[in-house]
Amino acid sequence: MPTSTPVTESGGRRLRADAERNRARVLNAARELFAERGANVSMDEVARHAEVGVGTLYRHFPTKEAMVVAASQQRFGEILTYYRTVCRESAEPLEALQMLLTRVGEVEARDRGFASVVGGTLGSEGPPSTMRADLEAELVDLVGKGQASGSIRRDIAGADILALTCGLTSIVHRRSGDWRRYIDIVLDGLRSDHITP
Amino acid sequence: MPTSTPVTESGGRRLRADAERNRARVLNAARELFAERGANVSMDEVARHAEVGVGTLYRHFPTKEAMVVAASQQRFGEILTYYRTVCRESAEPLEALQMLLTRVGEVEARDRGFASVVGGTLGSEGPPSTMRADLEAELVDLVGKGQASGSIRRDIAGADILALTCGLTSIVHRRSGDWRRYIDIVLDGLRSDHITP
DNA sequence: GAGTCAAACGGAGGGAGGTTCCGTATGCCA
DNA sequence: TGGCATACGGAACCTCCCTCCGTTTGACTC
Repeated sequence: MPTSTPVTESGGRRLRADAERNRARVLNAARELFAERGANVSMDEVARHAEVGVGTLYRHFPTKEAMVVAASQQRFGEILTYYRTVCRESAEPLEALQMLLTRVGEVEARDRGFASVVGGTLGSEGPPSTMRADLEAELVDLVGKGQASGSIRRDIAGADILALTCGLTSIVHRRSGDWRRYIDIVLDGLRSDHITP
Repeated sequence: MPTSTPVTESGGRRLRADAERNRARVLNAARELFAERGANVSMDEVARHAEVGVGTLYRHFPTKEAMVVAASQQRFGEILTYYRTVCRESAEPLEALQMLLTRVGEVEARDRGFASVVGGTLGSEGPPSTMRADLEAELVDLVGKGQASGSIRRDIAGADILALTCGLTSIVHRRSGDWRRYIDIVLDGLRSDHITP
């Protein structure tokens, strides 16, 4: 369900009605095509699918990369929401982490564009920065809790979980085997109960 | 040190002297440029750097991707050799694995083209197939030994190590933090001594 | 050495994809 | 309804990868 609040440009100015409509069409087309085939879809094709000219694409997004990122932002938000729910319901940090990573993998397996963005196959450096910061904050919190309760080893930081997520992403993205098992392996590696001091 | 044995085409036919010379120049240029800047170097640039026409590039390598792979094959061979030495000298499978992964990370950190190939950022599916098969065979052997001696958990196959290596690669490639620590985490996850049966 | 010919070379040009530019259309506000 | 900033479309441009073909050159024979 797309936002019904008035869409604004990054400048904060309000969009003209046709511009708002077109922006939505473009985002929908982008989400659909990128999810199915990854970033390997031409701008012409997105434009055609959205029934819009290429120029309009560039009116709304500075580059193709920005468009792919914008198209996956929704997924990112969904995952963050899910994760917060899990945290509220589950007491055990490692369990919450497992559910998060599994969800990320599932979404990535279904949405190749999202996987590209998370994995950063697209030139720059990973997930959209605000989203990344939000998730990292949550993870810092979680890791802290796990360390306090003694379940997570001490030499880990919240940011490490993000890096490990990127690693998982590349495995999911390349469809090598059953990625769920790798989550278990990494989680076992994060436990503190088998470290010899 | 380049091979001094007569270079032959994949067909097995012997190359003409100028062709052999040019092939070496191209490979050297490719190795240098790709190591430094990843696969993000144009064929024109490689040709200019090798003082050769673009056509010559395509006489020796069918596609750019094939060239990047060929340029990183040497590195792959070095790593395999190193790994075999380690295996001969070290009795402990997990230790050998740690040394292998560390070496892979070090080479990737220094050679972005190699990292692209291992990570498979390049379209198709990972390391050159013969090299991949050789390494996988070694890993199957190693994992078997570790499982027999009880140090490695039972639900792991040799191929899993390759997948995990791809994950590590994407972390190294993106320069996120200190990748060496992630090796320790994964290796701890591979141990059998903390699994509750 | 000179002749012959397959092998190899160079680089212009085809084609695809991302991005820009600008003349035209259109929503918005007075 | 008129004026104008905003937005649109798509041709054109640039950069890449790759192909094609006329020219050059090494290798082998006589």
